[in-house]
Amino acid sequence: MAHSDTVTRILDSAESLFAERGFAETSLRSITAQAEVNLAAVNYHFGSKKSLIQAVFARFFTPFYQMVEASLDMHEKRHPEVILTVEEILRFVSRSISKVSEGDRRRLAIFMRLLGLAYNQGQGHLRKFLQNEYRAVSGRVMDLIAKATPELKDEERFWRIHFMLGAAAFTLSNMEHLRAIFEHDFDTQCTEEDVVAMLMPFLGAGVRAQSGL
Amino acid sequence: MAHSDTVTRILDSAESLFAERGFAETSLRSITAQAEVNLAAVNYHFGSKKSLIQAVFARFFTPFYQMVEASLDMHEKRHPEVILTVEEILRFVSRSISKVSEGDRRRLAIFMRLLGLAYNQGQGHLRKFLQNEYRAVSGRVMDLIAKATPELKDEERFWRIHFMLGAAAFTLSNMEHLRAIFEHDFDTQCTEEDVVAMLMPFLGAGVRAQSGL
DNA sequence: TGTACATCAGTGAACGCGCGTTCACTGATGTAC
DNA sequence: TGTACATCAGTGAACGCGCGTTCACTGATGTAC
Repeated sequence: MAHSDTVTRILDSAESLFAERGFAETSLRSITAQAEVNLAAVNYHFGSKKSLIQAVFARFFTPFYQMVEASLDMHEKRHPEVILTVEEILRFVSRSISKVSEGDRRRLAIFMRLLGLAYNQGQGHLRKFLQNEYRAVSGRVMDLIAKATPELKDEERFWRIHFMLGAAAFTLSNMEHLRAIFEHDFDTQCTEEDVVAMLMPFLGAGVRAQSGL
Repeated sequence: MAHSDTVTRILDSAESLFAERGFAETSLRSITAQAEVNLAAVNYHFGSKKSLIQAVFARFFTPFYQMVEASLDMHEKRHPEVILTVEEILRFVSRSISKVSEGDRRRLAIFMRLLGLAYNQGQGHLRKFLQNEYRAVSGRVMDLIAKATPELKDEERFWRIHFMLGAAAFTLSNMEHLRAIFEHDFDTQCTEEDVVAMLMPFLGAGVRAQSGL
């Protein structure tokens, strides 16, 4: 698929509208209206709404995962045999998200909101798509976390990784709403970076907690 | 609204279908078909789909919050001045959920899945509904958590409470899916109670982590 | 250089479908006199 | 006790609407000879 201007405009609009309202609640008509392209262009370029959703994801995740791969490669080359802590691993991941968002504050929020939606809306095809496309990289991150937490049984580590994923996806995908509540309650500003900085030690401590079994 | 058999049947079907597929993806036709009642009965009894969603929530949350109130009252009467730990507070809440689900394993899963959906789907009206209806009880729980974590700044506690909420809502609302992955990966059974037992120390340790600011 | 054809991005209008909602209606039960 | 009326749960069929998708079409650009 050649990346015509129309394709990019559709992806941009779809990305922001999906993040704002969810998948089912966003119509192709609203996407094409915002993108100022013809309604039929979506099906012409992407084939279906489902494929458009996957294309929006691929545009985010492919460079993100490449960035994670690349920075892990570089680190391992420079410091072979060094075992990373969970916080360091999380920092690799979060720095890759930041880099891929290219400084665009909005894209970072969109990224996580989409991830949260993928799990919470009836989009089984998306979960499968993500799992298949990016199995290699997520497997590598899992292995690193396993090395960082040798004291955990595999079973308990599995769940704790998903607890982390949940806390992150929920927080970041509801970021705008939560920040609005926060600023109302405390009358103080609070950036996304602040929240991520607070999230890291929470996740790290949770993962290292004494076993609950 | 008199609780006729029809009303109960609609609520039962709506509850399980919403939890299974989400709100937007569940049509009134599928609800009334499963409930074996007339399509028009939903609008007759509830007025609109929106109000049906809120009624489904109210049926869950009202007894749940009453249960939390009652058990906190009882505990404070028996042990006044005792400061609860975060884990103890969480156990009060989770035991109330269990009691309200009346031993019905499915209802516990549905409960959390609905809560997750309320945050993640475009249901702003639901969040507001929940916040307004149940402000009293959630405020009381917040205060208890504040007493349990006097070392935290209010701002950081706010975020950590939402990290906990996120981890819990995400995990429990995707429980069925996550358990399927787990059983595939490890070839072992795993009950909801097991997962909740593992979640508690994760959340407790996260909340008590050293400050990230 | 000129002509014929192919390819391709994009268009405008319509399609059929499933949706939430409405409405005139039924039939059972309760109430007043 | 009998009759007239009111209330209420529930029904069947239709309404209009917005949806994703389709299709015949246009007009620009590239390619072959």
